[in-house]
Amino acid sequence: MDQQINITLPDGAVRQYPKGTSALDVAKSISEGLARKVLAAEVNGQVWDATRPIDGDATLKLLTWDDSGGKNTFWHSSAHLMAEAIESMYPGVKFWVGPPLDNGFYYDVDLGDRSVSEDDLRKLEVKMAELAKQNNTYVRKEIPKTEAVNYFAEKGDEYKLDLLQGLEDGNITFYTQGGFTDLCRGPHIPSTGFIKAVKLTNIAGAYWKGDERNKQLTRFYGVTFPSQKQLDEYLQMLEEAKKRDHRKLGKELGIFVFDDDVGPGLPLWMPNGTVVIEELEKLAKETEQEAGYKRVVTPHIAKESMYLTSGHLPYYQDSMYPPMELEGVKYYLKSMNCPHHHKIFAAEPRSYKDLPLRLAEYGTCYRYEQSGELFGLMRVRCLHMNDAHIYCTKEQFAQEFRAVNDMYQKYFKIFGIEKYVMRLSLHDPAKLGQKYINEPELWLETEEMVRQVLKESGTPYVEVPDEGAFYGPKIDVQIWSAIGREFTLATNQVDFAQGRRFKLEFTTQENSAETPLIIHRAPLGTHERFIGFLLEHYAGKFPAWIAPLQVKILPISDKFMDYAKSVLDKLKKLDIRAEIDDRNEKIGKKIRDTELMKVPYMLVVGEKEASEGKVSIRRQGKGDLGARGVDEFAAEIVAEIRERRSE
RNA sequence: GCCAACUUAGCUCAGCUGGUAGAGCAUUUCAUUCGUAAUGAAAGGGCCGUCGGUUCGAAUCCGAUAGUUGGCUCCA
Repeated sequence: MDQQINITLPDGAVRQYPKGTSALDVAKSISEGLARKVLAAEVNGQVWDATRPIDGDATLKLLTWDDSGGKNTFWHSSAHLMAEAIESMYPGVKFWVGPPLDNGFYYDVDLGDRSVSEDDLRKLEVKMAELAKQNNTYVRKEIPKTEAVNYFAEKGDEYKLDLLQGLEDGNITFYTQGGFTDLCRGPHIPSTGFIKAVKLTNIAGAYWKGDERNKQLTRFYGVTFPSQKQLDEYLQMLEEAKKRDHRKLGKELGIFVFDDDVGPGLPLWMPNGTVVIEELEKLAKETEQEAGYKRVVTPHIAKESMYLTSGHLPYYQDSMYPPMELEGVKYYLKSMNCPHHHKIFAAEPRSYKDLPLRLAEYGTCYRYEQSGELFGLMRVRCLHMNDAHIYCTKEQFAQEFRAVNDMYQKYFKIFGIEKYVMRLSLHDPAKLGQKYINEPELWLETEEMVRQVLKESGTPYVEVPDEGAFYGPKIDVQIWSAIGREFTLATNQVDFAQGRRFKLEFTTQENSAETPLIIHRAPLGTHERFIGFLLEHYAGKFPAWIAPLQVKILPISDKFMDYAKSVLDKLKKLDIRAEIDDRNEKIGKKIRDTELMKVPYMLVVGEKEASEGKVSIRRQGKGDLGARGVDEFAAEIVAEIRERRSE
């Protein structure tokens, strides 16, 4: 007689099924429609094949496209399908790994001497569609390690053999669909027929195991969907994202340009971009003034000896512009401001009464990033950092670090930044003395201090090992560009190493000498990255306070030019950035062009306005708001700007 | 730096398998003086990224180089 098992569903209902029933069977028992959508299942909290027999009592959640587990399974299975197509097109190809991503999947393969073109991707798409249509089932098989080793030894796939080395005998599984078998822990969707739409997005080189000393494999990127409609929507969404790409907007709005003769990664800031820069600096200076910072200014270059003292040179020489040598002395362009600030700390005897000492500067730095790493404004070779260094005692540290954290929150609120992740970057004990200063206790101690501040302030964060700076742990604010690439927007770092290297000291209350702790912080990151981010964040529609042009006055015809000028004069006296559109164009054209330039306010002036001393207000993206007195409008926009309102 | 792709007027792009360049927008001029997302007409503007090769002939084919882009590595 069949043994019965109890299956607990998410709503708490417990149903009985014969032992060996599968999630798919359960779905079928509920409804056929549901069964058609089930991609995988969560069995006792683990994601499983929907077709895998369940042998004991279990909690069960059916996973569909709407669950991340279902999506991941779908894309992982798609990677196998792509591998099958690749193998049929390139016999003898060797495979590394093919995981799902946030938006799709990839597979790393060794094609030998062969290369791939875009055309080949189209052919692969066709092949995949054909294989998907065969609706082959994904068959799971548990096998002993020796058998697995034999299989791939015979196939001559050294990458899979390398993977097998790290696995224990007894839990090795193979998955086969159609003519393709892969070493894989699964799970997979029931069959290839679920994959209805395929798009291979690009080809890239990727170093084996992510190490540039290793051989470069070919990475195929793709994305698939359970329906053509979803693929179309996805592609549509990508097109939309491209519209808010900061590189496109930066050009359209006259924010910045690159020039071949100036050099890669060296942006030229146009007048409009410079306004944004200056507004950001104004905000930073006000905020820092209020928080007790003192401003300093330091040169863009320094002698080699300083970077030897700081310890930066051996770590970062490759990413600094090469030195210029004058009278036998080498000078480097600075790639960070810290050492200069440390020298200011060291310039005068310091007492505990002087601490915390907070030195701030919008510092210009140069970093020779590898050519392939450059990316619009997000990764450049000349950058302006919202930098400051806080020198404090151990006792003051937590409070200072918290204050910096508060400053971040203040800025996030002003800019309406909600989609970000705080990342606490820690050291890796195995790399002490190489990547990290060899101070094991100080590492643990400061990491704990930072963790406490984050916990107390209730800031959500993730901890990541082996991401710290060489001189201490740090908190990074991670954001994503329009096209989905991840960047550090801002950083807040602890430094317990450089103080000692620079022999920085202060006199304590007990009249002894002590080395201060240092906090490096850049809440607004660099102008380059921050403005790149803001362009995408606002889709080019800057709030009035930071918009390059705040008001455009649009006369109906040049008969009203004198009145337009009188309005302009009034606004200019109030430091409002305003211009007149004095072109001989119809009002509709003027409005269209001004809307496209994303100027927050348009003032239409004609006969009616001139005679009544009014302006007709049009808000960007919101249409006509009606006529108001000039002074009334001016007072309102001045308040909006002063409060840095985002609407 | 590595893998792959791209580079035609200020911008966005067209130019089939080689026969020495085209559109729209922008610009300038003229007409029009207009009421909430494109007034009309005319004109100017490009040694097709750069250098070299193949060819009677190259924007088009080949090579090199620069820049950009998608990834990898990296990111103080």
